[in-house]
Amino acid sequence: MRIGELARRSGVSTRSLRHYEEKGLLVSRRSTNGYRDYDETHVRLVQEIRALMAVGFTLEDARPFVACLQAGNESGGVCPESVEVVRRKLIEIDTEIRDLMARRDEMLRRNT
Amino acid sequence: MRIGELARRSGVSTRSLRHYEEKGLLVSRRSTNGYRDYDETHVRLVQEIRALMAVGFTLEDARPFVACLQAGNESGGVCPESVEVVRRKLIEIDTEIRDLMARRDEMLRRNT
DNA sequence: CTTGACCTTGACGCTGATGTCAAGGTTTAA
DNA sequence: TTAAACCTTGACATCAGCGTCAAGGTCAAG
Repeated sequence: MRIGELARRSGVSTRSLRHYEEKGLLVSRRSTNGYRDYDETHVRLVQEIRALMAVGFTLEDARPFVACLQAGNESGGVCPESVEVVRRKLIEIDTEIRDLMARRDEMLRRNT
Repeated sequence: MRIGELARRSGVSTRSLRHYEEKGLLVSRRSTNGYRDYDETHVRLVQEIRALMAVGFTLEDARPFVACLQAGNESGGVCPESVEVVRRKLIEIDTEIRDLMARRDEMLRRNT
């Protein structure tokens, strides 16, 4: 399928798909006319990327997950690199939550 | 005092001070040679701005606080506009905390 | 007179992910 | 055959808060 269809089926813009390719995620074949040519596995990859971004991962964070899927694994999260990213992200999130709660308290204190 | 001293005394870069001025916070007088000329009240204003930024406010958010102080109030937070900003910010923070916790849960769920 | 430490404005760079033009080539259907 | 709907690369714009050069003016001390 071409980029427009992949965009429709995965719910992202064509611009984003090209961006993912530019960043080295989502490599594509090319048709003879130069158009990008995708298949079902790409739909899966894009969904993985978007799912990760939805929970706060960056594109860089998504890289090992994509690689993991392309290596033939059922889930992108089973590879050690992915696990490591998740662990790091959890720490980041917890830190951020604590920061926010501290700010909240600080703000309430100022207000009284 | 000139910008360098204000920077030292308030712990921010001269670049930041000029930036605050460019954004309409922290208006300064000028000496005959064109140098910015600050006094003690400016030290207080910059400290207010930094304190607000430290708890997550943007420069825009800080605007009503600065205005409030310049209007002669002891605290920048007593004016209704400032109170409104604080209320909005608290809601933002709570929302973000909930988002992060949801992401955290989602992430843990993916991992099992 | 000169050095050095100040100061000025202006403007580009950065981070991340994407929007949005521009200026074209391709394909499909009427 | 021509319009519509695709596709291509390239590159600038956005948001925030600065960092960091550039190219120059000012001023006090030696």
